[in-house]
Amino acid sequence: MVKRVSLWNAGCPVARSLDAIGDWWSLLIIRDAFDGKRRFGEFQNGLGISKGVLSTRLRDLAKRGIFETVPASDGTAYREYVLTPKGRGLFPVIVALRQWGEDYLFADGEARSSLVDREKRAPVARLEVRSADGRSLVWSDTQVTG
Amino acid sequence: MVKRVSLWNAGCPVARSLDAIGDWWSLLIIRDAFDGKRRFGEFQNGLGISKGVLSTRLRDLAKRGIFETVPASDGTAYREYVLTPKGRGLFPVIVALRQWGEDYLFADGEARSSLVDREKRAPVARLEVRSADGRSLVWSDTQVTG
DNA sequence: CAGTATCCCCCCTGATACTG
DNA sequence: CAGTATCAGGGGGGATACTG
Repeated sequence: MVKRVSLWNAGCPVARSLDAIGDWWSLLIIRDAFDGKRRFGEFQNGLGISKGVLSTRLRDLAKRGIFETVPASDGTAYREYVLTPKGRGLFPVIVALRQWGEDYLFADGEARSSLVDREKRAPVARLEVRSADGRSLVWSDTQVTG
Repeated sequence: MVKRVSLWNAGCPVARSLDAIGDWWSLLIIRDAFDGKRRFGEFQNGLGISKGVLSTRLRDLAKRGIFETVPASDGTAYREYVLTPKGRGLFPVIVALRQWGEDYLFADGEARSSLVDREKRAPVARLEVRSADGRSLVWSDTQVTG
């Protein structure tokens, strides 16, 4: 999000990714999008983000080709925000973040999903990272939200 | 990094993860740590971050159990910062970020690794995300940096 | 409901200087 | 080299009000 110093030109893919979505809100918005949210209000209510900030983020993310806007599916005059293929490409990032959080940030037995209805539509996925020799480094179940 | 509004208590693992490492510098510092950097100066030179900010970040990350400090290996009176198991657990996050950046943020033929020596020690890994039915959603080679 | 426009303030960030 | 302390500025973020 264009901090004072941008590492965009560093040529490091990690830095560039962070430049695009490495701020507090963007990944949370994208997470909600993966969870099926499409409307301005849905994002706003779920996140408790102010309208101004959400508006800016959505526009910025659209400019970067992560979201695209489409006419509202219910016939109203509003827009809906849906992930582009590039945006959906962030799925592994969300999954990795979620997995780490589950593994290291919760006390045993603590509830893990107050934000969304787990039954609904959150994609279920398994993430794996292997070293060059094929040895599995990570392997576990996960869901995007909750 | 304790923004005004913390979603820590939301119970969403993604939000908690972001609360812990979701700021501009933390993941870059962690990326460098995966690349073998251990000293204050190594981080500072590589990132172009100010001393004050780096100092704060390092202390904060240590407080969160992501880094631990050990006596300098060269006998000097300084500390070195090494990732804890919890910190190393962020490997998939870095990998996912890197993969996405490579896939969507570079023009064809553009150089991808000005920050580090690819030959050296950057861990090579493959990341995979599968849907519940075992269908592979993502599969490609990657390195942490550069 | 879906935004946009304003205002204001906090604090993150960077620069500089100082200590061991 | 490895930090800590202090200071100044700038922009992100929230709140509120307003429009269609």
